[in-house]
Amino acid sequence: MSKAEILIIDDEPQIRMLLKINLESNGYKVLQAALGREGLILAANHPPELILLDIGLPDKSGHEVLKELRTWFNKAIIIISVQSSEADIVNALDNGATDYLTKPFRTGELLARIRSCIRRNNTDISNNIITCGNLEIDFMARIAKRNNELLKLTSTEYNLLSLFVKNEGRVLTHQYILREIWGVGYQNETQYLRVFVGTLRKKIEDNPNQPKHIITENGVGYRFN
Amino acid sequence: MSKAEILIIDDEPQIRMLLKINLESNGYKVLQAALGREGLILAANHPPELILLDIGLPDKSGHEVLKELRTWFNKAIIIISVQSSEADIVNALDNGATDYLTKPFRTGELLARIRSCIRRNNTDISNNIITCGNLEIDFMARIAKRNNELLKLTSTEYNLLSLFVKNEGRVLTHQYILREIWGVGYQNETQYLRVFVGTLRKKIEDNPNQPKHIITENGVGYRFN
DNA sequence: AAATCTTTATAAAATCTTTATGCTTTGCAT
DNA sequence: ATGCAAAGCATAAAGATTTTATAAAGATTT
Repeated sequence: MSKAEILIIDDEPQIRMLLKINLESNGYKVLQAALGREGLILAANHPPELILLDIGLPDKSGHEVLKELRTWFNKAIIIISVQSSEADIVNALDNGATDYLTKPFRTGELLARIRSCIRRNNTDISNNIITCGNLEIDFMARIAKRNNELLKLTSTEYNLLSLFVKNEGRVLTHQYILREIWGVGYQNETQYLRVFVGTLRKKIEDNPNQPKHIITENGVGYRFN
Repeated sequence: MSKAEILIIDDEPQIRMLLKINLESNGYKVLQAALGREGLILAANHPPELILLDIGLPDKSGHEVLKELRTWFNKAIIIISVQSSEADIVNALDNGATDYLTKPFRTGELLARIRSCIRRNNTDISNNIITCGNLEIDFMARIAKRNNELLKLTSTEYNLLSLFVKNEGRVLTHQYILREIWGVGYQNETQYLRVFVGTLRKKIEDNPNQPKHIITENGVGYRFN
């Protein structure tokens, strides 16, 4: 099934390895970057569900990376740092960090905070299971059901459906959807979106030729009902 | 409750007196200026809630005063002009006048327009949902409803309706609308506008032959109610 | 090797633009 | 005031253009 993706941006290989092992054994998919620049590119090309960012990076200060990410990335970013000065923490949180951990940390605590952040990614929804007609989505489990049967969705399809469901009744522009799912660099790849909307419709609509859930708003985008 | 202040800029003393008496007896506080320059200074020192500006001054300075005011003053400006100067009126509206009245005018109508303008000054434009009678527009969701039913509008139709609703009660010239919706190159394509007003009326009016929402202002443009 | 993602091509649908025609309003002469 | 010509307006419909849906082939990842 599709896994939530976590991007680690940290220059210390040991830390990355430790995190990777722990996260993967807890059902996450892990992406890694040793440098800030590398991390920014990775995130832009494939936005993860959550980012773990080391603030003490050699090439760019973590604060700069954080600021740059926050110009478009609005999911959770957890800061990891050796410094525990209050000014640093306040600075990071002011710049949009979701949470802050100081090294060394216990993996149990990290995992709990990650779960909490991912839950909070879906905060605009009262609980983490949402039902739309014959569809049901469990955001924590990353599972979608149709007429109580598990849907077999690829990771991208799930992300797309999840974005639609979170914004039910609202018109989402092509650009917005592409930025959220594929990343800032893909804002003009409208054709991707058409293909995926097509496959998603085949899986969730009773009659894909006359979609009742994913409505086309010509020249603008799509709207989910 | 403090009185709303209205600034009159008109060179004819009789008109000023007539306006002053009528406005004050209706609870407004009145400021007066006989010359454009004088009016600009008064407005700058003590911005009123609304300005009544005579555009047909002998030296044509009214247009200059309007332009200058609009560089910083964004509350209502009602133009007063003699009946014969339609070009003047269109020019004024293109330059940001809120409404216009032709001399001689009925004081009842003037007072009604003033109330409407002041009400509009105070409605929060950042409000995301605007309701106009049986119509409702949700700017965040980018949807429009009529009698609580979703309207199927093309992108241009939505943009047009949206422009009308944002400027309820205000006369919009053909040129202005075309510039806002189609862009500067289309300012003279009045026929486009007629076609689209036609389709929009079919979708939002109870009786498209006797439109109650989109009113034709002959020779000038349209007004939305 | 299988699943998934990206690209390309093409037909269908929706929308926009243009043209044509008849109707309404306005200004002017009587 | 009344009627006529001219300008402005509304509407339908045809033609042009843009946008969308879908299949399917190639590329990449797992």
